[in-house]
Amino acid sequence: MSLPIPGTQVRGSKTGKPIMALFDLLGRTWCLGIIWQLSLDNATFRQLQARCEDISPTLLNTRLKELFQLDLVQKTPLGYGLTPHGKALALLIRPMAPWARQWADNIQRLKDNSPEDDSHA
Amino acid sequence: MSLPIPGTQVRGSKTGKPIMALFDLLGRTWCLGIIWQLSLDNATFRQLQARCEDISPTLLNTRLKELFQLDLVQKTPLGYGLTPHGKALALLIRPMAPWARQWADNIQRLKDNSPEDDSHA
DNA sequence: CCATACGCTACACTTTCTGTAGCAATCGGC
DNA sequence: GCCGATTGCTACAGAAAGTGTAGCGTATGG
Repeated sequence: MSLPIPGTQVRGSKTGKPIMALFDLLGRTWCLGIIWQLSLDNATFRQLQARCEDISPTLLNTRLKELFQLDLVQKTPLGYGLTPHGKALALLIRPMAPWARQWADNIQRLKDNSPEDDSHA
Repeated sequence: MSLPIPGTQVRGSKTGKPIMALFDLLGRTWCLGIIWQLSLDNATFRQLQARCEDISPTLLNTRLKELFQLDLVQKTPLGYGLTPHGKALALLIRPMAPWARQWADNIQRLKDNSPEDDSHA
């Protein structure tokens, strides 16, 4: 997969608008999860692999390379970590956690109120 | 692909932590782009297809169904639009645009300072 | 009615992701 | 120095997800 470099053609934008390049990047499997985990704590390759429950090493390495090339992840003596840019992005992602909890509650409530599941006997 | 329903197993979390369910969802091709476009303006199926430059109708329909089932997108007389939940999520996504612009500038600067490209003759 | 536009599906093809195995390199411990 | 354990990472085959084009059935307007 080619890197979604702002300014070049990316998914959603032939001219590579930065927001579209970002969406292309974040829209790749595991990308958000990796940034999230690294925002919690630096990690070595195998630690990260373990924290991301089921990620394959192949893909983890691919993503790390991409994030590295786009200056969001760096290697440190303590393993992989976010760059200043990466940390700034993580700050934007963080508020999604409380939102997600509310959302989850609401979906649960919707399901409870419309019990159109298998048990309609 | 199965819906990333919070509380069920999703990518990154066997117990389905809401934030992981969200990452699973947003990590799917075009998902962020669709939410972004709908946050700008409601749109019919074909309008949305056109605005998302190269999305295939197959996938657009798949994503819309997913977003609909997860209560982020609804059908209106004016075409597809975001639900209140969807709008709240869009508000969290919006600040990514200015961040992305800065990021793009910085990547450009990095490239300019290390001209390790083909023209090293 | 006939042309047009719509929402959407079918389906064959391509690209991406997974999962397991395992290699080369490093790190103690002895 | 040598040995087992761990690390970062790659290979590769199979599975899954996404693409792209054609086109169906319905609604709308002339």
